[in-house]
Amino acid sequence: MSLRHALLGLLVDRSASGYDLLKLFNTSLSNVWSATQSQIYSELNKLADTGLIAVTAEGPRGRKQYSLTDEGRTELHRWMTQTKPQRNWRSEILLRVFFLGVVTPEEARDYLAVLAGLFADDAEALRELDRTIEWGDDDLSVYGKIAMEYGLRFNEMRLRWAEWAVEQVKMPG
Amino acid sequence: MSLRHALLGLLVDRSASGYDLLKLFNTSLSNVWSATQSQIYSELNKLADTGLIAVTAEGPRGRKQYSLTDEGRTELHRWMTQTKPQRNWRSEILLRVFFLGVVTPEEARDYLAVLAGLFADDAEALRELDRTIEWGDDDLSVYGKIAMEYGLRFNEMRLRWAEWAVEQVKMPG
DNA sequence: GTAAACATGTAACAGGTTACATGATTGT
DNA sequence: ACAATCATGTAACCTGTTACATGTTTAC
Repeated sequence: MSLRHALLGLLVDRSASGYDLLKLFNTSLSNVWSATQSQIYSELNKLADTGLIAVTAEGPRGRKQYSLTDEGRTELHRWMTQTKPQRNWRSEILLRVFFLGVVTPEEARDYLAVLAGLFADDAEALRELDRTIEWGDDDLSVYGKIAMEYGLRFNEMRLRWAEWAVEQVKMPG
Repeated sequence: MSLRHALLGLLVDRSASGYDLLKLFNTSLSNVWSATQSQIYSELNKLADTGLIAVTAEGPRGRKQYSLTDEGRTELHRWMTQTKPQRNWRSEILLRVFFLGVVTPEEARDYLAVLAGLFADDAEALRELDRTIEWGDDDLSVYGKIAMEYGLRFNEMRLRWAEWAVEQVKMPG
């Protein structure tokens, strides 16, 4: 049910159309949650049906501008404070590590080296994003910086792990 | 499609029934991939239909013992070496961090403190698991240790981040 | 005898992806 | 005029969860 709450959360400090929200998912939220166009439009209709959001303006090309209702704000607060966050217990990357015994040591090493490269790219992209954001003193900046710090530490950790892991694979001979 | 490959991977070094595989998901793979009973049984039937695995023995209570076929082994190798690992771009925990501005600073601090507690528990549980596993020199041990090291570093990083994050939330007054 | 563990299967539903489909408006 | 962008919607399909349903074997 997180998509629904992600939409409510984005509508807290602005009203927006489905199209606007899609862009927010691809920018602000891209490192945190993803959603497809079709998913967003159908979820917005459901949220409007249940009264958590409402169409408060219409624009050209059938554009519908949505705003959060009081019920929506209440629901978002309830979700934030009274429900447990769900952990991710699925990592395809680690699943593959588990099965590296089925490929040759050369292939296993290659895999870990490729991972190191991916993680290095991610780390650099996030550092670049961090540089371009103009952080202020508002809530969004405070919590945005906390989320950013997680990303930076996570990428750093993954990169060091992958570099270490490559060294652990003994080549035959 | 990772569930299918997780099943193939588990069948590489042993033949097993759906029931056995369910237990493996809840033990060896519990930190890497999860699957429900209903998912496992139906996926096994699909895999048998397409010839990637085969029933090689039957036991009491309708037990069906599955083994990997040559086609299955080939498919597993193809997946390991010729397909890109998919990254997780969804973290409910971070999504909530993004929206902490909608709750009070007290509630935000509580949330981050609760996270720190969860991460500390996870870290301790994983260290305990690491202690109880008897690592050898075989492939499964080598790659199992690499996966374990990821988990240990990950939990350590998350815990330190959460502790740091609590300190970042300024209480009013 | 009976409880726990073994063992499999199916149905309903929720969440997510890809592809198709359509059209209006803006900028050059 | 034409391309890019804005803007929404739907259908088919896949993956995953929860719940229901059934029956056997083993250990005490």
